[in-house]
Amino acid sequence: MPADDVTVRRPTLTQVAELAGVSLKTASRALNQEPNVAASTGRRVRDAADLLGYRLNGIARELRRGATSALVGLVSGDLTNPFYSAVASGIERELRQHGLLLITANNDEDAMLERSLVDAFLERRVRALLVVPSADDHEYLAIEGNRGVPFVFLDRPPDGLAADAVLIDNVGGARSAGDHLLAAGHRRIALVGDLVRMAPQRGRIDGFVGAMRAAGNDAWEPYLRTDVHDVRHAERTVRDLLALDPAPTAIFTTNNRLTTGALRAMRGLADRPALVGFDDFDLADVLGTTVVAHDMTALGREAARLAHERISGHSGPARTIVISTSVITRGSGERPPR
Amino acid sequence: MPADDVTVRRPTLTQVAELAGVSLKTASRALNQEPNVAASTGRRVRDAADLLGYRLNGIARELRRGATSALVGLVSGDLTNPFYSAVASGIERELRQHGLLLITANNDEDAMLERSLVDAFLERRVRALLVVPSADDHEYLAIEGNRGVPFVFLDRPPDGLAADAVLIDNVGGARSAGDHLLAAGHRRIALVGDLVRMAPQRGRIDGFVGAMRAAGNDAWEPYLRTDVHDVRHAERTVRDLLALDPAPTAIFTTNNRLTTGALRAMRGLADRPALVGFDDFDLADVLGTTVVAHDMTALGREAARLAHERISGHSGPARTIVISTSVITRGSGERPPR
DNA sequence: GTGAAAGCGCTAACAT
DNA sequence: ATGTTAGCGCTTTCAC
Repeated sequence: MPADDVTVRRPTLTQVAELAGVSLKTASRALNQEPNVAASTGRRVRDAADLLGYRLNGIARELRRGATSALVGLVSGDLTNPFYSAVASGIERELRQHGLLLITANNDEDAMLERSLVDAFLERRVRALLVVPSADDHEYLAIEGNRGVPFVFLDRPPDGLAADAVLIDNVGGARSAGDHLLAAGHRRIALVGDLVRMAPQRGRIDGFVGAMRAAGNDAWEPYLRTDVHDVRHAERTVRDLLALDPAPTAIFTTNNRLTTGALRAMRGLADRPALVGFDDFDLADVLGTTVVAHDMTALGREAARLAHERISGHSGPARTIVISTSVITRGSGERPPR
Repeated sequence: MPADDVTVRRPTLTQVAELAGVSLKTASRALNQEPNVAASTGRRVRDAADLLGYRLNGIARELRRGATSALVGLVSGDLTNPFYSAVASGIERELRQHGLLLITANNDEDAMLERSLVDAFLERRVRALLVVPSADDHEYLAIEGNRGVPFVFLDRPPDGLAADAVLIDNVGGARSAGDHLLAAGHRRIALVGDLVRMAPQRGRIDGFVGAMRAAGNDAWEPYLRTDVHDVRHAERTVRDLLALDPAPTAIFTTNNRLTTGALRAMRGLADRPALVGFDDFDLADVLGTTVVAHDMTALGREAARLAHERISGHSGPARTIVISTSVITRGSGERPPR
């Protein structure tokens, strides 16, 4: 009688074969639904496997099949940010269709950490690597790309190598935000932006400035605030903006975190400035917040699709998919200048 | 001159050893920082590895070391639900401290899919399996538990086997929500609940009913609505409740989705009923929504900690950690009955 | 329809 | 301090 607390070693295919009275290879064939197995033999093997509680060792299989796994890696920012979690969800759903699994890791917006996570994933022999990069320079990935590991960049274009990418129409989205506020009659429009070193932020600033220039408006210039990186900082920045004389009559926040900060700053205010935020968010409808929306889940899904095509052998030049944006009107962006 | 589009096969340790002019094992020792390697030899091996672009094959290592990976699996609901993404974030952060990676999969709240995902993870030889189970019966996991794969249940207790678990104080949290509304003078209090088959929901209903009973109040009874499973349905349910005569003067929603639905239903209403929601959420402060809060990231972190302890060899009876709750007062729960 | 032998890339055990 | 041998559990030849 075996002791209860002893960890039992997993049965191997060899043991299944022995119990079934067949050779190793026949057992393998039977369990993998390969042809050329007699029905009765197959039955016997499966019974033996069930009896032993056999489970295929994926690691051994992968080693034998060429040391490449069924894993796809995602390196991104913190999943508590709804943007990243929506992207991850879209990726996972798509991969699952193809029998692939998603490994996630948070780069904590640290370039060094990001590199070591990428290394860890490559050691695991991921089939593809999806990155929402924090680092600016991606050249170190170039060697890997040639070794058959496809890369897909999400939200930020690759710098220093040619790779597939799925981006958001940042310039267009920000331009339409600017146009929307201009159309409501605003001139003194503030922009609250995140770190300028991130490409999407630069695109959003460019789009906004483009709209202003095209309308011959330069009253926004004193109200440009960039490198605002968290909710608290955004709240403070918006408070400061509203204390100016003259104060801006409208605010454009360039991502969901900054929009949250602006909403906190404006909470309970008697006459609030107009507000348009980049990125849609939960409860924006209840709050009546006008946003530049885009399909974040689709961003993930498309990235996973590109990766899967590469895994399936597609070769060809790097492709870029651009996710479109649209202004969703909910009231905050339509308030007239006071 | 090699063709550009040919996928180059990854160099192996043998090739590194050859180039460095040492034996396989010495190369292995050098790259793994093992003792007993001359400084100059180590240097030569590392140079050779760099030159070839060598990267350890984790699959081969894992097979050799006992067919067990550095992966921990999480099976949960959709990551677009902030509850699951906060949990996943907490897990990933904790695992990373110990060199473990997180694989995630969405069970789509489908028991069959959940089982097949668990199978897939076990084939990958995950070191531990974290589950926010959709299925009610977890007995099929019992065999695996004895094979040395630790399980940790999150948010829902294991049924049919003994396993570690991290739960929320559902009964206590819901009781305090009930007490809070009673203290504000409410008697006709509605409860909008999710699927009763899920244990946390039963706990929340029990806690709420307990508070009502203790106060000798039975005016809530006509306003109990359960098995409300999505935002739209919650919105409709709250609308219907408010159309009753007499209408409830307060509403308790038992999770974040249902709270969202209630907020949508109450949007723009002249005199809104009091509202307390289970689960805190982003922008609840801006919306002034009183909630029963708990630390979701901590839930994930604690689960990962338990898993890591088991992986490190801890044996002993199954443990249960309970995450405490607290009422965060923001206005909606303090509105008096009209 | 079935089986025997080889080997994926690495590390553990045992020399030297 | 370094090298040799064996083998993790599976799939892939190739033979019968």
